[in-house]
Order: sequence, then C-alpha cells, then structure tokens
Amino acid sequence: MGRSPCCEKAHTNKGAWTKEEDDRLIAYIRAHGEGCWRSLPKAAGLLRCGKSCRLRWINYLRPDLKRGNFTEEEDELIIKLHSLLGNKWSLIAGRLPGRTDNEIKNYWNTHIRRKLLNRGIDPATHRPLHEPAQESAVAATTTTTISFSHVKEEKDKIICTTAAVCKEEKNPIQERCPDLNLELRISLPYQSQQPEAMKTGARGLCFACRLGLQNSKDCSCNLGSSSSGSSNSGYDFLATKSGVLDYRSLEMK
DNA sequence: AAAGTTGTCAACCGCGAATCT
DNA sequence: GAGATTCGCGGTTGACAACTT
Repeated sequence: MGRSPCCEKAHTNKGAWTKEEDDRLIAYIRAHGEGCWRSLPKAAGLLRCGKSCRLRWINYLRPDLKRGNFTEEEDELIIKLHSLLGNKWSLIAGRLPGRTDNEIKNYWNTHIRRKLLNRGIDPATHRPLHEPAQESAVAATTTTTISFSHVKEEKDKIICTTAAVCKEEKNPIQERCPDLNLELRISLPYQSQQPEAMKTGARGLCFACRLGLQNSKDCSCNLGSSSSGSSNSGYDFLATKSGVLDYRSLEMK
C-alpha cells in the first residue's frame, strides 16, 4: 500500500521562500482563507507543496504573529508549561499568543535549555542535575504527572489513579513550580452550563488571567479574587479547578 | 584578514491522528 | 469497516551569521 507523497517533489521548489512567493501566499489566503493546503499551491500559483505553504503561513506570514525577543515572563511560562506538558510545543504555543510552536521549540533548544542547565536543572526532567536516579525513578512511579507524550499509555493510568490523585500529598511539579495549581480532578466532559465566572469569557480577562494566573501580581483585572468561587489561591491553570482537564482546549487555534 | 567554531532559526521529513470515500 | 487522503506535530537538518582564534 504505502503512503502517497504529500506532493510531486519533481515540480516543487524547496528552500527559502522568496518575497514573491510570500506575496502570492498572503494574497491567496486573504482572498480564500486558510484550509485545503494540498490544493492551495496550485490554486495560488505556487510551486510548493501544501505542507510547505502551511508552515510558511503559520510560522511567518500570519498577521497575528508577535515577532521579536521573548520576554522574561514568557521564558518562565515556557519553562513551567514544558515541565507540565513536555515537548508538546503546539500546546505550549497555544498559551503564548502570537508565538508559534516552531519558534518556541527553537527558542527552547537554543536558549532555555542552556538557561536551565546553568541553573543546575535538567531541561528534560526539570529536576536538579545529578539528582540520584533512583529518587527520580521512585518519584516518577508514585506521582500523577500526566505526560501527554504518552497519552495512550497514560489514559488508563489517569482513570486508575484518580482516587490517588486526590489524596496525593505532594506533587513534585508543584514543588518545582509552587505558584502553579496543578490540582487534578477527573469529571464529566465539558458542559455548556458554566459558572458565572466562566460565562464572562476569557476575552474580557487580562493576559495573566487567560494564562490561569488570576491572582498573580501581573493580573490587571479584578476578576481573579471574586470570580473563582474557590477558597484557595485562585489559579485555574489548565482549567483544572473547573473540574475538567481537557487538554485539547489548550489549543487556541 | 582568514579559517575554524558555535549559535540561530527557517524549513524539511516522517509519522500518527483525523477525516473522507 | 477498510483503505485513501489530508492535516498537524515534533524531531532534525542545513544555511547563514556571529564570534573566536
């Protein structure tokens, strides 16, 4: 059977995009919108494969992209998100408006990895370097870290360990990121009937709130303390306090 | 100034998931 | 339900720039 190639390689350009190609792609997407990447190149008069067009648009041409250096705040957020999600760059990018998965992945590999190493932290595990392996192994088996890179294997674990999750006394991620509330509860799927705070929608919230940092010093709106309805510190990171862990909703596309 | 080394990042590749027929 | 097609993701590569010797 085999997989058909994504495009006819003999008649496609490769390598860096020219200004003209960019202009063609932008003009086409402005006129027709995104989607159907396979047929787009032909329709737009581009000698590129659909994947290449998609990548170019998403990573460089999209009008909502934020160019320029990452801020210290973004750095720390990426580190925290990576400790939670692993190399799920698209999910991480979903929490950083204007940033792309490719950009964050590159930035991680070139800057943040080194930064963590300098701090004596293993960028892969987010644990101190030279920590005894045994300790790490024990921690890995006794905690409830949900690694989305192994979603298939973890699905059962999530279900089987629900009770244990709630009784968990110490969450290692929380120890490493004490300002993150990682309380995990499994509940019925998302229902349209949401608490008042949810009804207000994320659009009205400040950037910090949209990241689940309602009570942080960076919060510029006053919803954090009054709307959570929860007595503890107010984070609803990953919407965990609303009782739902729907990681797919992290994608903001 | 030239050569070698290192860092950066845009782009490609292959795979799995989702969707279509 | 099976196979084909398309999309999206993460890992990797390679060209170029910046820096060092």
